Amino acid sequence: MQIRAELKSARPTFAAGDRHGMAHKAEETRFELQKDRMLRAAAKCFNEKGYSGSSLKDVANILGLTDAALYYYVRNKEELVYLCYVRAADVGREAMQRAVDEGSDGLDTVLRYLRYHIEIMVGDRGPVAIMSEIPSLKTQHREEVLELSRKHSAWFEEILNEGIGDGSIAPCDVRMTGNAIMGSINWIPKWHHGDPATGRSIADEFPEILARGLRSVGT
Amino acid sequence: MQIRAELKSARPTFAAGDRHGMAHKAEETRFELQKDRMLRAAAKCFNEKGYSGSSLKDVANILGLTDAALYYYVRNKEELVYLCYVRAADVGREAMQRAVDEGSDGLDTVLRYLRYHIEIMVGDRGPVAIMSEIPSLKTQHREEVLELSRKHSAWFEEILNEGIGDGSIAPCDVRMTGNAIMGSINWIPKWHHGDPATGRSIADEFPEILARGLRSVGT
DNA sequence: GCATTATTTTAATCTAGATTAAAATTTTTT
DNA sequence: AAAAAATTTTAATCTAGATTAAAATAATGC
Repeated sequence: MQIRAELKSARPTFAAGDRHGMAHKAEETRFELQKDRMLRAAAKCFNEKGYSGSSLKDVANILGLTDAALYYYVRNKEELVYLCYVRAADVGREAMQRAVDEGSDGLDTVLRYLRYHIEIMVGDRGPVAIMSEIPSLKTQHREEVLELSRKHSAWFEEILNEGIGDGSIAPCDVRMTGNAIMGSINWIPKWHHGDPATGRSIADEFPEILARGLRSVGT
Repeated sequence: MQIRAELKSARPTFAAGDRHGMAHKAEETRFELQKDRMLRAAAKCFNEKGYSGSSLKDVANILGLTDAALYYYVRNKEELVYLCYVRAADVGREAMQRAVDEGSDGLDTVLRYLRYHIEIMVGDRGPVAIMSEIPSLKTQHREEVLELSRKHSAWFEEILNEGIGDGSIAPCDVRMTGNAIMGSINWIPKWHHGDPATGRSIADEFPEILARGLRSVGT
């Protein structure tokens, strides 16, 4: 691994991940697969045992690895958290995109988004990390994650506005409403662990519960 | 401080707090006041910078103290977190009690509870800690906090049921609905920091937003 | 099967931050 | 204002857990 030597002066350590151009998400190399497994294991740990309560050893154990092995995939723990959060944001964006593509009107899009997002969170792709430790990220990572988070909220508010426009959603303070709904979603991993049955019922019921208050009279 | 010597064999350290019978919350001794200031400072730190991102020094700095001084009030960091969470639970229970005392029917009680709880969270009594790190607590503390948390949820669900009974709230899955609403509430400190103006508008608007979906038709 | 590269482990170090003991200061009591 | 108690600080330790370097193993291409 020459690159390591090359960049030594610039940075003391070097995670192999930098080599693998993660351009095409499709071509799932062994490396990418393992890395994704790691991110899910980390998310599980962080959600269940808290950030500070989870050592790299805990995460590695889930994977049947040694803590040191994780350093092949990430530079340090901070980066692990960062990647978990980026993944969480990705998953949310994906759900939102699909909802927008398929939704017939504002309300329908909201309902779909909620369902899709929850389905991912509680399903095979999960668990997804709760972004509780954004402030612990180093400046650049923090900014980046906050930006993703802001964009997500903004997009959701946009959809709410569209719904108000097309008459499917009753007029409301979209900022506040968005915060309320996102809070509910983000909190799910706090009280739901594993158990696919409950998971399914959450995905079934939650969207309706959250959206009931949105519905404009006569819909 | 003889007690320290006396108990030395049993426990290495001893927090002064154990002396002060915290029986009567009314008689606010200097000690109790300082301790409460500390808990609010800690909650602020934990909410803003995350648990692992907050050192005892950070908390102490807010109070104009040295990190070591905190050990006069708590045995260790874990206990500090524990107390923050107990305080958060207390605040919630208080809001709920007041709402129950004053509410005219189920829906009204819910609306009042939400308002009171939020008012405390964003007001002078705040900030209130988000219970993100329950899993990091030692077994006994964790069980205790979880118990408080469960009781709170159960109580809220009870109120929802009453509302369904008296016709003010439309029939719904109370467990799920409770989780949804609690999630929104618990998440507030994540996006709201300081700024009293915004705080007030949250307390004004949030209850209505959250409860809109509950209202039974014709109310 | 050999050479090369990818992945993991072993075995140390390293470090921030928690914790402690004792001394110093402040507050309260009498 | 002295004595006692309460509170805080100073100055060390102490430690879990992150991090690293080098060696060992596994996978892959030829």
